[in-house]
Amino acid sequence: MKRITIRDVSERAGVSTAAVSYVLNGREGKVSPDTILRVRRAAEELNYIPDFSARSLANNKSKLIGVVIPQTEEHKQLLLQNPFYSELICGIEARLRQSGYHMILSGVEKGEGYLDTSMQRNLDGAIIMGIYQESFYEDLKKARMPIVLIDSYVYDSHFHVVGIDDELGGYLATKHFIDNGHTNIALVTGMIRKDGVVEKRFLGYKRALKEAGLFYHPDHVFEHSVTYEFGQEAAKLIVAKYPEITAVFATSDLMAMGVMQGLRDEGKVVPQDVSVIGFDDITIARMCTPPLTTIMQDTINRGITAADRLLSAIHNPDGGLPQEPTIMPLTLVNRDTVRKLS
Amino acid sequence: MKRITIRDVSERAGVSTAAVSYVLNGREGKVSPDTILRVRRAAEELNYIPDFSARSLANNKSKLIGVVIPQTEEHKQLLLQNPFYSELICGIEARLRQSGYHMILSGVEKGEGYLDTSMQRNLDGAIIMGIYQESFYEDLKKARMPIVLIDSYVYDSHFHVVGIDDELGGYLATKHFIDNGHTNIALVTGMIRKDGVVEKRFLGYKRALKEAGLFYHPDHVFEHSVTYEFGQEAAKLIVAKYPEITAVFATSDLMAMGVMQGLRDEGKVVPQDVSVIGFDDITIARMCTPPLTTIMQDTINRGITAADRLLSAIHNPDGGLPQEPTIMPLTLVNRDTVRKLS
DNA sequence: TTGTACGCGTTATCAC
DNA sequence: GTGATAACGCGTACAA
Repeated sequence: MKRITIRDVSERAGVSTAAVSYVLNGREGKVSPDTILRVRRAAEELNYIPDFSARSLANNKSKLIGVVIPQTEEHKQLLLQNPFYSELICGIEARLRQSGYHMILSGVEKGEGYLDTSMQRNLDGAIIMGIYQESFYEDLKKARMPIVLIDSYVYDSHFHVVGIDDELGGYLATKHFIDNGHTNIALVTGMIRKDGVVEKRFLGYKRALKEAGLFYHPDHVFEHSVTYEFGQEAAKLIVAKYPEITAVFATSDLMAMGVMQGLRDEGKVVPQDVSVIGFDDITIARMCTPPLTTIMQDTINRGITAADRLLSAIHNPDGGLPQEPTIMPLTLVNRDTVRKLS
Repeated sequence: MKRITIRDVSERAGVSTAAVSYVLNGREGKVSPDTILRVRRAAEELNYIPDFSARSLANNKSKLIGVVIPQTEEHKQLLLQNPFYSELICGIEARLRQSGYHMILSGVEKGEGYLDTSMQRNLDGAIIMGIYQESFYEDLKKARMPIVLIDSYVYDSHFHVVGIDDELGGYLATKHFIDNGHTNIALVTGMIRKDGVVEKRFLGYKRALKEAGLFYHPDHVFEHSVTYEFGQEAAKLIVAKYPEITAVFATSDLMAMGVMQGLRDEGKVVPQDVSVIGFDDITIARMCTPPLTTIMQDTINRGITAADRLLSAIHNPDGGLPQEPTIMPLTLVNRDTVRKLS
């Protein structure tokens, strides 16, 4: 059983392949109603399924979107372990599929670029999460397709950005501690890299401190990797060496959960002994014990928004360069991990 | 700046396109060493990137693998929220990319098939997770590509299967409770569907009961959806109506965590009041409080194995029909959620 | 080693 | 206004 081609359909309908192509692509202005009907029927009867490779070859449209997420350095596996990325993917995939697109999900090897993939596959667009080195973005600019950046402050006119106000998030969390009487507030965070989201959250943290007339204490910043394990370690360090700390702001929920576990391991009770605030509001944040106070961003919705913005850029190629970034809202969700100091 | 084609390379190298194709595809037996060198240089200098669409058109190989995971019914979003699927994806993606393949990740609309996608995209193979209705698999068989099923007992000679011994898993969990003196053991589970993994776990549960001379009590089976929320509900129901129950076997960690939360909501302490065992050993199982006793499967590795099996089927098209299923190992990880009744 | 037909759908051009 | 013909996109592989 060989493939049904457009030629088979045209023969069965007794018309040209051009007519078939027109009908099936909705350019019906150029075709008589009678022809339309016959083509439709023939395609139906033969169960015709077009070959996207051929289509892509003919008009450089693949209906394929590249989605890139960060990966672990050691195992080169996607950072999908962090529910934050899973949720973004959920939103993105749903919207793309709904619009007739498919998603190629992958990581990118350190030092490698994404231009090759984009050209090989004739990608119609891409959504890039995380932060990479300068050269990666330079490379990307050469790709002639719209690109949406998530979690990046590379405000280059070539890229669309769907972000949040990370600085505000950092500020809100810290402020909340301060409003509850805390003055020794630790920051547990992944690497603070230039133009990264974490840097902004860090700046918000410092702004809140300053505003309250509190000292910024570099020793109270614990900076390493965005993992549960590091959160745990940091907590142990805090208990052992910095007993003055009564509150911990973790720049991701994953780390916050590690912090809580680490505190527990050391016999501390949250929030009686130490208060904790996270960032992201991943699904399990409300599931853990006690439920985590955190900075909520509607992650799935952010994925949908990113996909929407990409799709509209694809459909309006003359829309010019990307306008200003889309900034998604942010709020503090007050659950049970912050204690009011009296 | 237009695309560099194989013709550009052939001109620069002063050879035919055929020669270029041969060299770049490693069929070097047919080409002189001198030509090889010149082609290599020309390709390098022009920074030639082949078009996979053209390649796919010419030889029906796309280097594209379809990966399907279940989705929520309401929002049609991927079930990636369940870390179990995230971990599988991590393993699959890593191995595929490493072998020069890309992954199209998607869900499938209820009632829709996957044959269309597979033909449109000229997929080289597919990995299907979850369980679907009969017609879905019938449809899939028409796709002339190797297919690996994960989490399915559709033992059809058309499909490769990478599974675990779910019945044993159910048995081990239940047996562990019994060995610790429990006799009223609830089962909290997703829908028990024919040929689904859950059915097997259910059978293992019953076998352990029977072996111990305990009654199987249909009222102690709580069957609904594989969600945290349902676990929570089930726990509340148990506390309210079935005080005799001292142990809960949840057929996924996600539900087990819901159960623990539900118990806590009702003022019960795990494991002092009620013991809990989960299934999967997702990453957060060891992170929660108390750390969850569960049936461990090495999920990432299972993803890698599935990808491996698919790739080798693709590379050995004459390997005949799939042999017997690959069964991955399984063990009970004893953490802190089971109490020994005296 | 090379020339070239082929895979399949699109679209510009031309004919009625 | 309708519809058909054919060139094109790019890489592959067979015949010569």
